[in-house]
Amino acid sequence: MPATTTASRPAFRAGADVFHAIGDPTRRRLLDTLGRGERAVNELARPFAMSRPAISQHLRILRTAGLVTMRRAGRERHYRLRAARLRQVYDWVAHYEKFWTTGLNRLGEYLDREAQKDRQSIHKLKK
Amino acid sequence: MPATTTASRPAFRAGADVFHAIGDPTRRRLLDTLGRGERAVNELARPFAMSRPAISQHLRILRTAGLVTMRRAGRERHYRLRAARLRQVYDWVAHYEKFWTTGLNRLGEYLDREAQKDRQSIHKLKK
DNA sequence: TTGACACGTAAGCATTCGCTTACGTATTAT
DNA sequence: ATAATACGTAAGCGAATGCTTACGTGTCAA
Repeated sequence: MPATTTASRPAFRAGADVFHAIGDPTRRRLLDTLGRGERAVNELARPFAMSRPAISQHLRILRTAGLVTMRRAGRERHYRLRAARLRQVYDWVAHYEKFWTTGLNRLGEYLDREAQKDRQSIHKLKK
Repeated sequence: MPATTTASRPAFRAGADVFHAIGDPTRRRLLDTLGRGERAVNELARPFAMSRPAISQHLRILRTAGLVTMRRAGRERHYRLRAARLRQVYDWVAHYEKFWTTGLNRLGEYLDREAQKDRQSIHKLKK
């Protein structure tokens, strides 16, 4: 048995997951704002109906996800978008683009039935 | 005090949020599989190292998010992707595409400073 | 130096999440 | 009819989430 590691369980560790980070609407708004340029924390927090520490915590999640970087400027901390990290999201969802651009919902039904026929003929040979 | 309504709080209600739904890696894998055609629940659950009810629960979340539809076929339930619901994700993230396609990270810095100068000149007029 | 800012972090708390096991229901096979 | 299959759902549980208030640190202003 290993001594220190594998204590009980890592459980989940949603550390640097970009998909998880953008799952929260507040964090998406923050990214949207940062898309228009660098911002200090107070500027970011102002439009929100929640405390400033709450925003700081959201910013930390965005930082650990690599979606923003921070730069100290006097007593302010300026956050900047690091949009390249969003590319994995773009790449993932772009796979599905064809489904709605080519009106594939109907065609998809046809493909579905074909695939199902194949699987049926493998499983058994009904009737 | 109102009697039945506004009991304590709606709290959050992450009901039909597509961004939240795709935040979980299991659900993303499910969508990926469904992208290749309609599937019954057991087929979907097989590759996963978790119980079948767990998959059912994920499928319910995908259903309430409108990302999949269900069709009864005998004693099976066939799930089908509804990719159009992913369009909002695509649209959102596509806004950021320019940041990495045009190598805008450096240009962004320039824009950031301009924006900040503007805001400074509004706030006060430093020094 | 003393105080006012601009933040981050810690602690606490209610809620949500993701999973398990147990069970109920509808359909197919024997 | 009886059993097996294919599911959904409920209950329970530990962990994670999102927020709050309280507090600590570094920077600027008076």
